[in-house]
Amino acid sequence: MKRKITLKQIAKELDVSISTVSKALRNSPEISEDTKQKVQAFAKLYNYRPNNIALSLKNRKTNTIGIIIPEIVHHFFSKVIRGVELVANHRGYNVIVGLSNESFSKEVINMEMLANGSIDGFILSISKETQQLQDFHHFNETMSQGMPIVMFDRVVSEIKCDKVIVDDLNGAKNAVEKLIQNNCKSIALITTKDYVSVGKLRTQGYLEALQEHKITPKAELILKIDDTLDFESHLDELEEEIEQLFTSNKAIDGVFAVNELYALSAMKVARKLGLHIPNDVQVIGFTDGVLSKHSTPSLTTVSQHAQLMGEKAANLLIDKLENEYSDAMEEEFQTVVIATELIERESTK
Amino acid sequence: MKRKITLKQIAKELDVSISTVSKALRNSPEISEDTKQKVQAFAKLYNYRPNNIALSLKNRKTNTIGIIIPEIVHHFFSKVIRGVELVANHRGYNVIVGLSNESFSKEVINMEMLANGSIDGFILSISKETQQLQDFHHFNETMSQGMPIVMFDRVVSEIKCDKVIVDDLNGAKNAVEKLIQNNCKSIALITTKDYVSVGKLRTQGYLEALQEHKITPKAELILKIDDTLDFESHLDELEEEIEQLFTSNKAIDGVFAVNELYALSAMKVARKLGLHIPNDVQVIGFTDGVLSKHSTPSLTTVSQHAQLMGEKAANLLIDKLENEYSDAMEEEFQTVVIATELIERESTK
DNA sequence: GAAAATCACGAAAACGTTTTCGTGTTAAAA
DNA sequence: TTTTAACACGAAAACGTTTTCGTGATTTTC
Repeated sequence: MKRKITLKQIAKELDVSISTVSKALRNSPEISEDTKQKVQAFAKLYNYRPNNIALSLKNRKTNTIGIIIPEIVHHFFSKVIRGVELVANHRGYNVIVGLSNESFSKEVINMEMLANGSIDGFILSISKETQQLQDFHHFNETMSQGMPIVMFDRVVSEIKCDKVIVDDLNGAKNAVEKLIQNNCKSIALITTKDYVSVGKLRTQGYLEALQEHKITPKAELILKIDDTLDFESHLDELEEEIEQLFTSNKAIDGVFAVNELYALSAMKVARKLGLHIPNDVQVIGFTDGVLSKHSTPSLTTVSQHAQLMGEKAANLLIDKLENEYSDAMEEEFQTVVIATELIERESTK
Repeated sequence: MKRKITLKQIAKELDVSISTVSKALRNSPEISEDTKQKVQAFAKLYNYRPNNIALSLKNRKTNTIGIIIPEIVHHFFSKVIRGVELVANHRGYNVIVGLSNESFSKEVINMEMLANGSIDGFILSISKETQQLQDFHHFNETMSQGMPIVMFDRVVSEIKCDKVIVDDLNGAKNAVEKLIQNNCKSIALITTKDYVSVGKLRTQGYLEALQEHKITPKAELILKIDDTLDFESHLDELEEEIEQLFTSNKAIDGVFAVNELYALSAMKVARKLGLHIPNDVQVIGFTDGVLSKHSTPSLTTVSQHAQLMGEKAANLLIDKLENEYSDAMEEEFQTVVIATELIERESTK
């Protein structure tokens, strides 16, 4: 089991100094052609590659970016990662992944673990618990040490940093307008409780769409789910709540749900109640998920362009990392808004 | 923008040597209580944390493991990552992710990028292209440099290393036996072409189950899909092929598919042809995906315990990394086989 | 043939740690 | 009082690079 070869070993073997080897490999004009040839041939033979860790220490730059997300088994987040990885790889960076699992403390620990030299900057989406606690000290501390952060999707206005967000409000608004255009008269909203910024904005979009079309929103048509529960394992409760919504509001002919699972459950319940989709009830969801595409009927949905978000976030971060002069200048932070796209499928007319 | 504080700065500030600071912080008995107190207080005040990169260089150990997978937007792989991350985090390791995107060259490049000191070992699943090309030199090179590899799911017998695999054969066999017990007389198989080991084994399980129940396999009941095509964007062709299968074999009353999408497509086609599931046709898929659970009818499926695979792989790798004596001993490699589990849902009786 | 310029290379510092070994000072033992 | 032991700390090496600067040898210039 031979270790990787180092400059020192090459130097010893060829009876020159370490500096000479280093320079020869980097084609420095200081070194004679003869020596270069000799060194390069030897290096090639032994498959020499500079040690990344040593380089990182020397250059105080790791060429690695850290991404912290609440959950990886989730289409939206894994697509974002794909986007980040694509750009990062292309620009010579590696990606190190930390999962907060929606927990504040894991988010903090993960960030501290990576902030001690392992990475050059963060891309992250805030955990639900952090959003509830409103404790953002770890972001400020990280940034005060000169480590840039790019937040995506679940961002927080209290922190000044680059951000990539989805146009949740208009995405929701467009979706609801689509339902209105399709002649829905009584449109229900299935959303989350208010502390998640994303749910709030989508709810707002729903309300604005109604108002602009002179429709008075009715409280009884709005179902707010407590999404601290893991509904993957409490599907029954979710469906019961939705059934309640339908049975006490027989006029419902359109549903806008702020995520894929709520929309799917709504379709399931509606069918169970003998309602045809889309003839009796039209449904629109929100997400990039795989369920929408493969459900029957397939679900009309608001695409968030998750991969694009990841790409944007990565580019923002790397731009910042590679703009040396930026520390002299006063910091300027951008917020990139990604437009949504309504993907029409079978659940709407 | 203040940089992170270093030992050197603390030493200067407190007018002691770097060694003293280092020892004081690690509570060495060499240092007097007074000095320890002083140093530790100062370090706490300035939130000192040792630089990971410097530690990695010194210890020749990064405490980071690299995971290379063909695709991240995929429930199976993201669950594996979750398992790896869980264990890694718990044992003090970080996880760096590389995507091969099913390409041989990206797999090689990614591995080379990480093998130069960035990580201590690999967990990986081979890309389709690598499996086709049968070119495994990069694995051997990596291992010959003393960097351990753990392969999972898509493994290759030519390489001697630790492996974590699913019991594909018995998983498939049990699934098909379930169909037989449920009185299916004419069971179709939807599988992939042979170069992917996984598809091969599942096909073999199907055949064994039939043979053990004295049923003669019929070639016309076996549909082999060329999965180099990306069927997410060629769903129509897939469905056409399946429809062909059904219409030319009217007797089909059971379908075993080697993945989720094939199974779902089979259900869709069956319904389109007026067949009821599970009364006319029973369907079983293979995977841990989210589609199976939320489809209507929900799909009976062979669970691979992806997260468990990730956990096992991580533990195997870290065990190897932390067993110093192992380089003295002759290498012993394990292959851990994860039992599958048949999750019965609505698509079977 | 002497001065100047060019060439080809090596020594050493730096990045931030940990650890071994040495050393001066004080306290205990003879 | 001298020898020895314990104590508290510092110097330096090491991990693997890159880069600045210095220097001896050769070549050019006048």
